[in-house]
Amino acid sequence: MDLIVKRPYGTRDMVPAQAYKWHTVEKLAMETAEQYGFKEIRFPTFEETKLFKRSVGDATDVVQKEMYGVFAQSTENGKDEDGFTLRPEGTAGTVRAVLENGLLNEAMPQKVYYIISCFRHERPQAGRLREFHQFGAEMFGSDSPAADAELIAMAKGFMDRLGISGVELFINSIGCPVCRKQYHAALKAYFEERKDNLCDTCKGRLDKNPMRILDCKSPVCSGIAKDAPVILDFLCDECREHFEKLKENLSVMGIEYSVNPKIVRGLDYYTKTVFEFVASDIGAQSTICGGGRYDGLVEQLGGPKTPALGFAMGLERLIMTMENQGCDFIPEKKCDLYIASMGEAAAKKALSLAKELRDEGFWVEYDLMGRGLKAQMKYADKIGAAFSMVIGDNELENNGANLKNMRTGEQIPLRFDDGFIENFSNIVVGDMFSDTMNNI
RNA sequence: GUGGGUAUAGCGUAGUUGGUUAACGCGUCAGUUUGUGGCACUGAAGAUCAUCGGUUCGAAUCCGAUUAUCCACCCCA
Repeated sequence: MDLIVKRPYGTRDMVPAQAYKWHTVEKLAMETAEQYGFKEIRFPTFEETKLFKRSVGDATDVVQKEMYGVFAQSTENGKDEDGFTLRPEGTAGTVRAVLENGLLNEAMPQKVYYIISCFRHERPQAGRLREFHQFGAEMFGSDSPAADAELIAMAKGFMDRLGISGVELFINSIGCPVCRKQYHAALKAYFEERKDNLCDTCKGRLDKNPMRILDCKSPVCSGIAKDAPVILDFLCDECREHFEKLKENLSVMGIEYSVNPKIVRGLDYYTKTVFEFVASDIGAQSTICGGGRYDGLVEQLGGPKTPALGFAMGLERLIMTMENQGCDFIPEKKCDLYIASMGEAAAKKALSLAKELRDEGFWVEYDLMGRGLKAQMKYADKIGAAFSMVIGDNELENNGANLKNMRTGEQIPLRFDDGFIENFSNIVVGDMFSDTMNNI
């Protein structure tokens, strides 16, 4: 095929055979979020670039090299120096929208969730796309470790509902600005002594963000990092207590976790708790959920000092995991009735019957291809119609037709008179019931 | 930004040391006589073998470049 345009690199088309899987995930995400009292929030796909620089962090990779589609703002309101950017994540936009709409004046905690697409200009690979989708949740107002635990529980509960297993939860605390500063100093001193052996990127990290070196995959660096000072030893009393309480709460809820001091997160706004859920079977990009607390961000964006926290899940990675593990998706709905017709008068009858039944909420189809009876029946089978009905001269004359159960082959006479809808729906709904009973 | 791999109908693949009409499965469409799908059978449509250039009497096959795409690094969901 020689199309004049192909889809942009790193994007995916969601064809019907794939889209129904997304419906499952989206539906269960919404249901789960609502069980925990989260309400959906929607916000623009693009924001002023400044928002991401201020929140995600000027020095992060996401802002420095992955900002996708930065484009000029029209000059009408004069704030044009940074233009707009397609959102690389959801927290920044959520916080902005929550503040701008005064949601923090409502009952606390304020809990919102979203299902969005995000954009990052990276080289695509397994589990990483330039346009990808997230299910995220954010909570504002609570500084209690119970909130951290609740959020983690919700993420876990959601994955359980999807039928995903074998996902490991790692937690860590990266402290507050006060204790982190001390830790940074100690860490820097440690790496400074061993500077010559570090890889080139890590040498650069030494000044900007020494914690990143802990995360380095290079065997040499990770060897050095193994004996580096651990953040948990530097936490101030408040941060330490917060972390201890979180662990207690997780244990009470029966959620298994490992403390992993190397979890750092690449976004600047995190404080105290950070966590990741990691899958083992979807390739190198295995973090399917990441999140943490960001107690300073609301204030940093011009709002009142408000503790907050959240997580985001990668929907593509989630679905990939489900596929690998053979998890069930909610099956696609099937056509309730296919009306096959022979002759022009019968075709008209099909039209009016279909209209009546569709008004009652049924999925009804009839021939649009000018096919013969046999071909119409074949089509009915292909689309998975539960019932079919043939209308020809005889049926018109008798004012009734046989309703054929495509699964059993059974044919039931049905009249086109006043009781038509009611009789039809009794048969069809009854069959749907017995079908589900059979499956159980 | 840095590596490595791949490129043949809508999808999945075969194509032997270069040799003439590029094969197969799935899918699509139409038939297998008279008003009924699934199974089987028959047939049809559908590919300038990613593109451009080179080697050769001859290239899907060898070489080069380009493009696309995949995986990995980096980073993250």
